[in-house]
Amino acid sequence: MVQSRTHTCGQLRLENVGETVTLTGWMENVREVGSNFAFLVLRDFYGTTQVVLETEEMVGIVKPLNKESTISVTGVVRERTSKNPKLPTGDIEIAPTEIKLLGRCQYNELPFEINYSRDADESQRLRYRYLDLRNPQVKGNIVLRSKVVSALRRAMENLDFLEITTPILTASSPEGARDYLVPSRKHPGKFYALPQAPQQFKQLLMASGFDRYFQIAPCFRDEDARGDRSPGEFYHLDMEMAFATQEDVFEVLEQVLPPIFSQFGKYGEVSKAPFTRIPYLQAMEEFGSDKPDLRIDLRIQDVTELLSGCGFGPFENAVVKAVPVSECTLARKAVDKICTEVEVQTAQKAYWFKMDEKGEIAGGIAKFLNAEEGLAARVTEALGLGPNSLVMLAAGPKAVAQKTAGVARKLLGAACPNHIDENRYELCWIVDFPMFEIGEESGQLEFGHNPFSMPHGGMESLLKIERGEADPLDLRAHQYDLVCNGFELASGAERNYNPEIMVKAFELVGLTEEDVRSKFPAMYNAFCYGAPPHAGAAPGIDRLVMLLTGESYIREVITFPMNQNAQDVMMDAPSAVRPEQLKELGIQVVEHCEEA
RNA sequence: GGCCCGGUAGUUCAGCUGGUUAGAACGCUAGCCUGUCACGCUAGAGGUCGACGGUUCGAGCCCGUUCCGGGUCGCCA
Repeated sequence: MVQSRTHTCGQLRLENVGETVTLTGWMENVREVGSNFAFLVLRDFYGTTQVVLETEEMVGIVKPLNKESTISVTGVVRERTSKNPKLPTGDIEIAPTEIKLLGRCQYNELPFEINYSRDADESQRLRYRYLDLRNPQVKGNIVLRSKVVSALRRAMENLDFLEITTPILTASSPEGARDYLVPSRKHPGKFYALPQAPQQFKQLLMASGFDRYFQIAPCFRDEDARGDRSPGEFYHLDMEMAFATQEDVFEVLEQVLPPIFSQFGKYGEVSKAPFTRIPYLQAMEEFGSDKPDLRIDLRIQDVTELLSGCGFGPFENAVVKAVPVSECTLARKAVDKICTEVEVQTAQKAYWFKMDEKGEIAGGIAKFLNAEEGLAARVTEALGLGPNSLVMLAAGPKAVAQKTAGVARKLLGAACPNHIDENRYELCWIVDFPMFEIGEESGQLEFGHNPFSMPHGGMESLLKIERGEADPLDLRAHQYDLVCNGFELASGAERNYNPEIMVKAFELVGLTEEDVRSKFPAMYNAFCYGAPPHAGAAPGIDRLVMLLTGESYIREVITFPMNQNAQDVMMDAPSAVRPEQLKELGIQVVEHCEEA
């Protein structure tokens, strides 16, 4: 029978001296400092405690054991003769009378060293995630995540939101990301889909009369990963409010989120409510991005008129955008590196010139500016350049030039400490996203974000477009994103709850009432029975925790993450299944599917 | 699917213009060490240089193919 622990490894202090205690944990390290004299570091969830091994018997028990074995130690708490002020338990140690092996670690060499696991190869970390999570830092992120989720729940409940779970096995949705499909045994040849988000269910809850809904909701999308986007599955703080507008949603999140940032965030300062609202078009114009990092004080300026005729080839017949950087100390090499990185990220070239300490335009494309009498002076004035400033430029069709300049702005901000106030959370709402856009592949009019947003002006705006009195591309929707430090943290909208407006919107993109009925049958039907105007949003939990911890990769805040290829290398998923399983489902696996 | 970077000891990495027996640190093993705490000292073991093919007198290094990992674009209503 194993003696259960009386204390944890993070608990004992000087006032416990003299007590007989039992601790349990992992053998983190053994330091032999003499013959039959050694120190053992015992670690559990709560901390570490030093055990001093002073007898041949005790050293003899511990020495054959591999590190990371679990043991129980019973002994007397003693004041250390040499204390360690760096450790919470550094004033005491345990002089053991009994040490028992609980769980043997069979390997004397681990895939990586626990306390340096963050430096190890990521595949190894993921394969041995249970070892990686023994690292206090790695574990700490998961602990923080748990606390954040708990605090979000409390905050939402305090505002009278009800947490309601919605189905995981549901119907495939025709729009949006690729679905994960689940075959049905009782209906061979038919499939459930895992929800990309509880979007339709939460709107159905609104139509059902629930007033304020939220859910810590798993979402599943079969799309490729990024540093800030986990493949497969992720979590939303999904919320929706009946008889509510965009401003009502903003008010709730402006109340819920700032305390989370100030309580759990790595940085001390966070934007106060109300957060800045920036219309989409303005964001693209000034920041070249719909998720601008407002900690960076650089603004994009249009220099098309000044430079499109300067003789520099790429600027001809193009929109030209400039990012001026004052007091810029970047070396030539660093500037080149940014240009290269811009090209990697946008597949577009970035150009540059600088004003040197004497006020002369030099470097990069300077010779084109200096070739024409007075041009350099006009540029200097327009951009407000002073000595030692750098200007990066991008050219192309308007949207391309904006986006390229936006990436340059972001990289310049990261490279110039005097242009970014890093230790803070800058939150803003990007509002008035376009209702429609021209699809890049189809060349046809398509929904910009999603088909569920209410267009500005409702039915009247849609009719104007139908009559040819307005350009569909100019129509804005009550569609918004919450952006924090350059990350899209949430997305939401005032929903289109009126079936007639819904049908009209679909008609404008070439679909019919029948299409609406068949694509979104439940929602369409429900809205025909009297629906409340409603609005909501869905902050991403993983991204939120990523921002709070300051991690650069989303996998650091997910307990058991998949790799970039959407594989769980620890569980070996996805994996082949038994033939009987397939047979029962009426599924045959074809060796290789080649597209014709 | 495109592009970029990487793959060398258990781990993290170095490896020159292609030239002797492929190195370091940490870890591991053994010995020494009675106050360590990233303990220290001495010695030792440990390698299919991702795989296959090619060029060459000679390949970790050059070329081709391929596998794996990461980043990025496409994609993510």
